[in-house]
Amino acid sequence: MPKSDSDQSYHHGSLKEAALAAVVARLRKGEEELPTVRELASEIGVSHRALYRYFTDKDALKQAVAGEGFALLAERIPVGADLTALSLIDGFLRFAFDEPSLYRLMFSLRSTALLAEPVPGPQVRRVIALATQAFDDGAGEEAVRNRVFSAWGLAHGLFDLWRAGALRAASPDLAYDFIRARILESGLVD
Amino acid sequence: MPKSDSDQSYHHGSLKEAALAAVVARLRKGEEELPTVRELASEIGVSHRALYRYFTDKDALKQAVAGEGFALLAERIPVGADLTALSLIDGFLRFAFDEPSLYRLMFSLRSTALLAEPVPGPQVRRVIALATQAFDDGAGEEAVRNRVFSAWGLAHGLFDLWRAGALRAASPDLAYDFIRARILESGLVD
DNA sequence: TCCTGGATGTATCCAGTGGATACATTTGAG
DNA sequence: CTCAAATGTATCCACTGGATACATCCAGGA
Repeated sequence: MPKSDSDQSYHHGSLKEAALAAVVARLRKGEEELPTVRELASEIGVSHRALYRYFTDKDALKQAVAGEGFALLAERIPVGADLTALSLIDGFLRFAFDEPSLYRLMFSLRSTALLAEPVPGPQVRRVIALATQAFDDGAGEEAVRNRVFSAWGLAHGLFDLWRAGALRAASPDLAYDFIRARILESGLVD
Repeated sequence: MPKSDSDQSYHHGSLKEAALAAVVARLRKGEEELPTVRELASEIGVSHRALYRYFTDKDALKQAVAGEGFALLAERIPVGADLTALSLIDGFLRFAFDEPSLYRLMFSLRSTALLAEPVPGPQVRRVIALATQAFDDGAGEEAVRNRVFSAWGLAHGLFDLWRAGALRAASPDLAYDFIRARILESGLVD
């Protein structure tokens, strides 16, 4: 049972969750980088060493934040009959443009970290499974996989080029429209 | 006139060039991250503060390294009659797979840094100009630009997904083949 | 030749970082 | 009620990027 917020007890009670929530909130507010461990700890009201009980190092914290990110991404993807290739792409792109800092962190993981257990591997696989379902048109497994990664690669690549500054779009909205148009004309999505 | 290497004079003589070359060499040897300024300085044989005369901060060093990277990328792109959409893509992909650390650094710049003067803006524009030329089939300017960025986005995105670990390819060679196949079947390149 | 001023590199200090170790407090199972 | 485990703290460390003051070298003019 979570203790009341006003309870100034020695034990925080839900330090791990509080830390993840605080980092995600910061990134969603526009912060580009992870806060320092000391900043994060003082925001939560604990010593900077307390966080190392839950995260072996700052990279582990980063992985956990990425896990939250992929979970939030999955929430943007429609389920059931509403899950189509186009609605998937729209959900994906909207997430990327809405939460660019979080998105960037998610895809800045090393290859050994992206599918790591317990985070963010399961959350990543969840997104891939949804994408595979959205693109499954009854063709062979390999053909579906190919289209999933072509579409993912195109969306991710164009977004990242925009983020890096190579796509000199006048506004995020115009960049979004440009990327969506390129995906539609690719023929990968009908 | 450059002084002889054995000349142990107080002034290094070409510290900036030596620093850039050392960083690029490290990245090409497989180092994932930039060295610390102290490591870099000691490798060159100067104090760690000496480098700050040529680079206002470590970010400026990063930009300069990215400039070298884009210049090296441009060298991989054929010129004249050999410059086609396909040969451009091949040169681009080969560079990315040959120098993944350098490639990653180049595209990890902030949007305000990618086109910065004096580096790496000019080198980046050079690559874009070559790509535009390679994809110019006489269609309208906008159509050419659209195809350039679709192809760039697809190549960059698939490579970055592989780098991040989302493309579980058994080997870099298989990843290269996979990405090349997706680009060819996209219809962007003939 | 000498000297002088700017350019180049050094010495030394600083606050902040991630990490390690030892210790204090609280909680809960028996 | 007790005591071991869980949770958080205090304090130390090596290292980082940066700032300031100083040392050395070079080129040009008298």
